[in-house]
Amino acid sequence: MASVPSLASTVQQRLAEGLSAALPEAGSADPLLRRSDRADFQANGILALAKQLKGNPRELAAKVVGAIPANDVLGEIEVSGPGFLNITVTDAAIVRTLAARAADDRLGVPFNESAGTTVIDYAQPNVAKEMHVGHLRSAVIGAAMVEILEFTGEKVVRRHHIGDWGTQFGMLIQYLEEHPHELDHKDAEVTGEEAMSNLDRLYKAARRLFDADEEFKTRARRRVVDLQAGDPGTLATWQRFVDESKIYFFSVFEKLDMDIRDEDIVGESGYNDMLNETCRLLEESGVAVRSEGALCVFFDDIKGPDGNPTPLIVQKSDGGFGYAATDLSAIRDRVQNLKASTLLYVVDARQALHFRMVFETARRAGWLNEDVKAVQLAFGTVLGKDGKPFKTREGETVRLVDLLDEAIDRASAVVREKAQDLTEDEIAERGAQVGIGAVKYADLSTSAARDYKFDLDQMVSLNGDTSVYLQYAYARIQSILRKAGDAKPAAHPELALAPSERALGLHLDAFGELVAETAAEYAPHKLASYLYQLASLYTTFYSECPVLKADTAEQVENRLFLCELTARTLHRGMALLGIRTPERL
RNA sequence: GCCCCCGUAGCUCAGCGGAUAGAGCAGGUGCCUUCUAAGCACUUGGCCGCAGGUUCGAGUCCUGCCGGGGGCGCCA
Repeated sequence: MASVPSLASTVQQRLAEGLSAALPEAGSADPLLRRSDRADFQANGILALAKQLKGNPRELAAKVVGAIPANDVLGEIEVSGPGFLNITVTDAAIVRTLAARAADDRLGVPFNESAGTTVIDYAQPNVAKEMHVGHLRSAVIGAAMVEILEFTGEKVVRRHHIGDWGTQFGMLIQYLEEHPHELDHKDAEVTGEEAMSNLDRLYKAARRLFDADEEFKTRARRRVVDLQAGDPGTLATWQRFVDESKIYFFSVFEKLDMDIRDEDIVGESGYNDMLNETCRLLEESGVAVRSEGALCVFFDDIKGPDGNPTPLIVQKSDGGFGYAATDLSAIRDRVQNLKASTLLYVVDARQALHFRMVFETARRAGWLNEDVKAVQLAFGTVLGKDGKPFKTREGETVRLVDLLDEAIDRASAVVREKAQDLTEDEIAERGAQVGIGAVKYADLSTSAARDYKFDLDQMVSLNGDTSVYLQYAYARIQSILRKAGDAKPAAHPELALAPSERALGLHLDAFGELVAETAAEYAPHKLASYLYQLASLYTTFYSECPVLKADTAEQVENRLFLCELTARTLHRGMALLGIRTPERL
């Protein structure tokens, strides 16, 4: 249960010591250690230092090298180019460090010492509405961030801010009141598919009536008032919509292999009781002012096309509350009741301006400060292969379930084709794991901010940089481990390593730092990229270094050890991304 | 008009101020009597949108321009 310092951090430490010994006037300068293709690591810091101290970089570099005492980690250090240090670590140091990782359940990855509480807002479907691709990104990226942050020791509170409030419910509720059996179920068991089709049918019927019948429209509008006033009967009917929708949500999230808990679903309605007070606090403190009848917050640098300032509207001129009031109330709840130190919003980039205004308002009101930060993990729009917004040929939004089913079907077909000794049940299970994994990986392997081209053909081609490459590497390792017989994985630091073994080992050692970076930057694609590289280094090792047929028993054990640690790292990393690692493929 | 994101190989994308800019796909050439070929090795392909600037050093930082996308009072 001990965290293991990486070789990079050990080398960094040695260099820093050498640096301050050789050049006390430099103080605690950073050696700027990086991975290198010319050696294991390179240090770039001396060049900048030479400029600062007006010295010759190569001479200074040599002086630093001379000041580093002999130790068993550093192999060679040579001065190169204009004043870089090229550093090679010993094979023994690599294997010893990895052995220490293997001994730890967490692979030696330390907890973040400044961990706090993050409230993460992600996976926000709307009640009584079909989920589409747009909901996919928030869910997939958010779920990955939950796992990644928790792994670093952060306390994470999940919030699914579902769209369960608003004027559209007046129409739905009124219709259901007038047709009370529209949501009745034939059986006790209701599938998500049924629930959604019930809701969809009801929504369309209500919409039709609303558009055609003026009297219904009036009754529907009155329902909105009743709802907001908390009329018990109206609330009970509203609750039926929420419950029916949850049946659907849970079925979709289950298909996504995603663990969504009921207690984490706190929709817009959950902040209803706070709205008046939020507005009162803002108005009394002068953060918000009345303008054209609405309660507004203004910003110097935010203007509309006409040059006039664009406000954040907290309360509409008719007295109703906009979503800004809900978002601000949610901030108060998350900071004051949930004791958040970070608020993370996994939300579409098109809402960036809204959240900028909301965050700034919360700062002015004192709800956010140096100790509590708010961050939008903004993601780009989902586009089709043609670069246009993702739609069916008929121009309709694509249902998320259809997309997922398609991915699972195609993956299952490939699994079946390649299956060696899999049963039908196993094929179905692997098909889902591969198909859903492919969809998630495609989303997680590019940086979130940019628009994202959704190309099912590419992700389910199952070639190259797709999730199955990682899953396949994992399955191949498991196959070796199964066939190992009496040979057990064991580290042998006394053995010399082949180049592909060193490369694999050094990469394995960097896992913790990579996770920390991923967490700090809210950039899951960095983890995806690390894992792809890990799998790639492994397959190179796999083809160059026979494991079970290695020359000596010690080498067999040492290579089994590398295999096992790679498998554990892959498994851990993929789990952080929400992707399964089947034992066989 | 202002603000945000993006511009890197034919396509989809990585790239922390460091040396010769990397993957995958697509194209070409090899490799399954050897632990899973969903793989491996080699290979073709780049004025990193343009122009200035900062720096010992710029795809990376700053400024301006060009091109694409998005946003900008009572929808979320």
